[in-house]
Amino acid sequence: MQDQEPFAKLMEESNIFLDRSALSPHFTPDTLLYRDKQINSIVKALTPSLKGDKGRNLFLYGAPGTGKTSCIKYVIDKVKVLPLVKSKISYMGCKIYNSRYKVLNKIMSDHMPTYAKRGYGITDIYEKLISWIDQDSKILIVVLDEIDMVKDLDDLIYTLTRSNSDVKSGGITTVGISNNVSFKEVLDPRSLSTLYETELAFPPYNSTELSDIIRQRAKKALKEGAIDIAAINYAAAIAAKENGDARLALKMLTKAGENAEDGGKSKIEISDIKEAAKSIESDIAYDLVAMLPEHQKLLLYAISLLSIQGGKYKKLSEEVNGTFLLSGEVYEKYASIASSLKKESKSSRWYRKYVSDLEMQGLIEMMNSGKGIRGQTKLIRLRYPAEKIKATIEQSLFNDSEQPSDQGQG
DNA sequence: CCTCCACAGGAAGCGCAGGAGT
DNA sequence: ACTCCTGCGCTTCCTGTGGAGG
Repeated sequence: MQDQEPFAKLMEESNIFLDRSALSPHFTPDTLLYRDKQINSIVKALTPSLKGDKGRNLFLYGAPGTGKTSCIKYVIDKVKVLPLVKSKISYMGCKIYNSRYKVLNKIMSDHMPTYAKRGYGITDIYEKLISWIDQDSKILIVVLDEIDMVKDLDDLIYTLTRSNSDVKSGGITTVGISNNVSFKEVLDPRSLSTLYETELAFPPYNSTELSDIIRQRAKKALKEGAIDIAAINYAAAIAAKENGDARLALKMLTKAGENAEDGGKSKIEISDIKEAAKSIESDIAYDLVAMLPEHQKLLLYAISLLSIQGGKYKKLSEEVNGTFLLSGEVYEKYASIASSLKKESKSSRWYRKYVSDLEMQGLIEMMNSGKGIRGQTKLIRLRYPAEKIKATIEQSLFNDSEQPSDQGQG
C-alpha cells in the first residue's frame, strides 16, 4: 500500500499505545508498588530535615531497575509541593557530576543561579555554600545518584560532613544511591560510616510483583484489551529471571507493543514478547559493541573472525559445542588485524585486560584451559552470533571505507 | 621427578591531558 | 596565563600456575 502521505501512518492513531511515556524509565507513577517499606524509610530518615532538624544520611542500594531512583524521586516530588521554608533539595546523577568540584557547583547553580558557575576555587564555593546555609539555618538534602561514579568520593563525603560542623545552624543531609555494592570496599572507613548511617536495600522484584507493575503501567500506556494477563505474566517471568529488573520489563513491553503494531495487530501476544525479549538482549549487546573503544573492537573482531573460521583447538570445541579459542591465537589474530590497518597493536598484557573487560561486559565467555592443553591459558568464546558481531564492528569501525586485508589464514 | 610451556595477572613506572591552585 | 598535580592508558618487568613432555 503506497500512500501519498508518508506521515499519515505516523499521525494515525495507534491501535496499541495510548500513552507510551508511561512505559519510560523516567516516568514516575502515582503509586509505587511494593516499595512502601522503602518509601517509609526514606521519609523517616528525611523528615527531621523537613522540619528543620538535620536528618540522617541515607544510602540506597540494589540491582538496576529495582526502583531506587524512582522511590527517591517520588519522595522528592511529594516533598516539593509541601510549603517548605527551610529545606532545599539537590538531585544529581553522578555520571555527569562525578567530582567534588562538580557536585558543589551543581548545588550552587541549583540554589543560587546568580552565583557564577566557574572561575571560583573549591574553597570559595564551599564558603559561599556554608554562609548560604547559615543565613536562615537551611537544611540541604543532596541526592547523589550513582554515587560510585564520583572519583574523589572520600573528599566529597568529608567536605559534606565537615560542612555540618562549620555551619552554626542548619546542615546537609546526604542521600547516596548505588547499584554497585562492592564499591564500599574502596571507601575510607570514616566516609563509609558517614554515608551508611541508614542503609536501605532494594531487593529485586519477583515475577508476581513485576506482573503487577507491568499491569499498572500497561493500564496507562496501552489501549484497553491490547494485552492480556498471560502475556503480562510471561514478560514478568522473563524479567524476573533477569535480576528482577523492572526497567527491562517495561522496555520489553514497549518493544512487544511495537512488534504487534508493525504486524498490524491490535493485541500484544506472547510471541511478540518472546521476540522483544530476544531483540532487547541482542540490542544491548550490539549497542555495547558499537560503543567499544577502537582496540577492543579490533579484538572482538579478531574473535568473531576466528569463531567463523574455527579455532585451533577443535577437540574441545566439539565437546562443548561452540567455538572456543585459545588466548594466544586470539592475540596473534588481533595483532595481525591491527597491523593490516596500520595501527600499532597493544601489548599482550593490555590485551589480557581488554579480554577480561569484554568478559565483564558479557560479550564473551572464558574458561581455564584445564587438561588437554599445554601450559595455563584461557579459552575464549563469543556469546553472540559471530556473523552479526562481525557485521556490527565492520559497520562502526571501517565505515565502508577500509577493510582489513587479512581474511584467511591465522 | 624436574623442566618447559604458555600463558595469567600484580607492581612499578612513564607520558599525557585536563583540572586545580597560584 | 602559568605551573603543579592527579588520574588514565599503557608498557615493561616480573612472579605464579597447571599441565605436557621427557
